[in-house]
Amino acid sequence: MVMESTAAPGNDPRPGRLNRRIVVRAALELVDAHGLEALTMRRLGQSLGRDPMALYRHAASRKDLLAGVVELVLEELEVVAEDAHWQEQLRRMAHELRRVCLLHPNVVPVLVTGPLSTPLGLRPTGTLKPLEQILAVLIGAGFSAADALHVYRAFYGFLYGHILNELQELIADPDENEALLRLGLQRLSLREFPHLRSLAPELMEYDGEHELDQGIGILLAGLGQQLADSAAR
Amino acid sequence: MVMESTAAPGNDPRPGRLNRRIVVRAALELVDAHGLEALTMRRLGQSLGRDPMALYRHAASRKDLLAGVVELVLEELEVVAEDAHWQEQLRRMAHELRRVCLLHPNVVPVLVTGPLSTPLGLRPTGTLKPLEQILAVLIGAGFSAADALHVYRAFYGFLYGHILNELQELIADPDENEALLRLGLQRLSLREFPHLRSLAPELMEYDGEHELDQGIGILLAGLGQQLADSAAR
DNA sequence: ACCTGAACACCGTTCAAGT
DNA sequence: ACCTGAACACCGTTCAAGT
Repeated sequence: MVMESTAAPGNDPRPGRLNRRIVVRAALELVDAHGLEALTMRRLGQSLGRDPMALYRHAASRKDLLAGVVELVLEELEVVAEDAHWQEQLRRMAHELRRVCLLHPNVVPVLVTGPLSTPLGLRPTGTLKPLEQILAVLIGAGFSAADALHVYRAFYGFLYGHILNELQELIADPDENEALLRLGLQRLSLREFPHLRSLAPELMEYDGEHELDQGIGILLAGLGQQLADSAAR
Repeated sequence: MVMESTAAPGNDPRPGRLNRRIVVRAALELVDAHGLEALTMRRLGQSLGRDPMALYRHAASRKDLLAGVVELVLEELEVVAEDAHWQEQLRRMAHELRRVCLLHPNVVPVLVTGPLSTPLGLRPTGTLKPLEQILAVLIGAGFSAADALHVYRAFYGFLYGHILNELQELIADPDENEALLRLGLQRLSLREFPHLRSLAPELMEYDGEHELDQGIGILLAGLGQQLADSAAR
């Protein structure tokens, strides 16, 4: 592995005084620029012009640092206006999360798997903010607390899944993509993968924003319908 | 970190001859038992009674090993019968993937983020098998190739998202859970998290299987409806 | 030709020694 | 009391030296 130059270009390599915010922000920049693996205490220390050990004053561990990075990314979410129908508000929230995730694709793996097995109550407040926000919208729209929770789960489940899907289909170099795809698909045996092999043209065009919008629309319509039914019963 | 005993209990620590299958299976056992971080070349070599370097004969790298582990887990998927309605077949596939993921929760993070930015055509055939299978069901049910791909994406998106959600709510010790949850929620400020704080009782009971079934039902109904509409137009 | 294991270039984190 | 950096206990992987 090749070592990068001492500091990220355009960044003061030696800010006057360190605090958690500065450290976490530098960590995010490292991850954005060079991937999750590049985030090591040593490299981060180097990019801040400090002894790596100095970082432990502002983050308990590498894991804690990653949790901070996730929180920082979620802070970039713009709050959607409250004047629309609840379905429209949720739809906008979905697009907003998608937008932020596409800005920080390297963070997404920790964003979606990060809090695994961390009890909900103990998660950083930054990651609970979106949950509270959605609950507010739904309860404000007349849902019971229990129903709001159901809608939240289905909504966020679909949203996370879509983002993972989209990132998987996102290729660094779109020019290379077509050739690579065709080559890759041809490698597959026609007997075992007849349908997949025939899908090359369709796989080429993927409109993540549209796909997300469609899916959310279907889901919200179905959820609204189901809840209306159960209310009428 | 404490070192485990030389071999996993009940496992022959020194199989006669190594091959990829044996190596990958041992890797899966290590991950199941002790988590992803426990999968190191050195520990795996130790659990097989071999020099760690011997593993490189059967796996190109640790990453390759993890890809093999994911493939192995997906091989545990039982193929669903082909005699039901396509929606029912997809529903069963969803439950089947959920079942296997819950058997190997430690593998799920690599399962869902593993192929990130690996072009679809270059992924291991084991991970493409479920995709081909779903396409077969949908095209067999009369969908066009393009529509089948849309349904697949929405379906798998939701499915992955649900599984991640469920694993996040799954707590190791359910007895401790309630106390921890209440404690955690009380930590939150009432001003910032009024709705979340009031949801403690609802958060306690989570039926992942039912939740998945509901979500899949809504999604499939919506997808079927949408596609019927577009066919009629 | 194959296999082994020493060695390299890293890790996160602890903790004793300095100020 | 605070900060530093040497040291510990690991990593994945390369490659020269053995058989």
